[in-house]
Amino acid sequence: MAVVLKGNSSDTIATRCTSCKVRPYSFCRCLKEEELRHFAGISAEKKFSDKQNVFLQSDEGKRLYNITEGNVKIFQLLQDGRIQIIGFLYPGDFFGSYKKGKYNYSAQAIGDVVVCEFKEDVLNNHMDENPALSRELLNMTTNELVLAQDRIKVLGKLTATERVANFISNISKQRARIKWQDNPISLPMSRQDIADYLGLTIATVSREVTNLKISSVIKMITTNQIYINDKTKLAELCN
Amino acid sequence: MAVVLKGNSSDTIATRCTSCKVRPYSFCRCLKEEELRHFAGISAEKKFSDKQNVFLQSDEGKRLYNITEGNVKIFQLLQDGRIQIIGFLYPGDFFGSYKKGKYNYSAQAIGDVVVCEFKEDVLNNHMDENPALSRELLNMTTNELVLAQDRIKVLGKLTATERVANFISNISKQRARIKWQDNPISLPMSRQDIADYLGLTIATVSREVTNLKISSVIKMITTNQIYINDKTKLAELCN
DNA sequence: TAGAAAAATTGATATAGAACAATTGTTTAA
DNA sequence: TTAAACAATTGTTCTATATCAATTTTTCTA
Repeated sequence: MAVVLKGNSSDTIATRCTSCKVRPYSFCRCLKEEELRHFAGISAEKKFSDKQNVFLQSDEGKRLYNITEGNVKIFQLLQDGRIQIIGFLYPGDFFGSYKKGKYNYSAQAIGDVVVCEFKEDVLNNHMDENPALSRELLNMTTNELVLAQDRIKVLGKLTATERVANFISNISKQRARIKWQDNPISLPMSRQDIADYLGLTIATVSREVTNLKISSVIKMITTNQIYINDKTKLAELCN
Repeated sequence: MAVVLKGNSSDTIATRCTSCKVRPYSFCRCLKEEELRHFAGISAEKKFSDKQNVFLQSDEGKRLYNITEGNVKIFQLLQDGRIQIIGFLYPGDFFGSYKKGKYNYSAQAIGDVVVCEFKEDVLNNHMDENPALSRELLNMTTNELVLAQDRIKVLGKLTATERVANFISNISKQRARIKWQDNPISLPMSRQDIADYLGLTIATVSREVTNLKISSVIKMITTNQIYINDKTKLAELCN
């Protein structure tokens, strides 16, 4: 399955973290240079390819991950096979579990993914020595909570049109936040994934995208590449 | 509006925190006795009555709250008046905002409520001096995030029957967690609130409750008091 | 580069839950 | 204690989105 790329030789480690492109958006941005060197020693780089599971909800949850490259979906499965995608995660995002050895979701790679893996107890010890780390994790978790609460509103009250408009708008904003191109945007996930994320069916998502095309709010470059013609109109559709 | 009950006389403060009934379930449980005395000095007790707003989403968000008595609903309002209740909060729960002076929701008292109010910057300073505090807040925020993610699943994938069953089951579990009677349970919120929480209408909630009565899973003591006849059946209906 | 497989779109129909409305039950206040 | 106001239930109809199904488009693979 996943491949550990680098061992603990301190040279490689120092290089890996020092040159890390997502550090400005990751929780490790709170670390000073010398702390970073030590910190790097407690993490391992791992790669996953499309549809590989990083972990399952049923796994013993003892590990934490930070995405350095690619996209990950986190989801919950119901007994009867229904799936709800909790979130799509992007470079710099942090996921896993830091409590009671239990994951609250499964995590799967969308396309090629590179992550930093941490052991829960080691990271916890590190927090004791470095209070800035728990402060930073508190900040990031608070941000995640805000996003989750906004999603509660989307799933509880918005129409299909509003959900899809919101989705496209948010992806664009997310890209801007990590200083990536925010228009056109490419969607790494399938229509099925979008449906499972928005609490809709694949057919409804497809129809709504078609409607946005017809009303010239967006233009499709490829099936997975969207150019936003009219940001104002899109914002109005969001709710 | 809200009434500040007690000033900063150190005697009263020491009494208030030392005798606080919700401390075992609140973030302040991480504080030692002498820290608690100092900590009490930076908080103020406030009371709210039914339907009073603790704050609005549009307010400048500079305050944090811990519930010592009663229940609070937090919610988002859409432009056109649609409302989504993000959560119902109970004694020991923490809410407000600890970032960038912005609330992500409005908060309103359900019945009589007593809270501890903190100023954001003061609490932040306290975290610098007391790392255990940010660890504890990280723990609590992580718990909230887990609850929010479960709600995403409920709103994204569950049927009306499943949502209502879940709701009743979770309230009962919540009561057990803070060592309160978990059967029968009394619902402090209206049917309209439940509907706005579950992404349903008042009529649908009412019909589902009736169905649970008919199938003898529950029994109504009063409109707001539910006795769970069959926990197993209820659990099965949850999904 | 063709043909197979998979994914996305589009069409037709069904249905869970909304919307609207009437009735009943429960507080509140005089 | 009564009636007025409000909240909850129940009934009827309607609609947004699901479901089922057929194309069409895109992506793989040999």
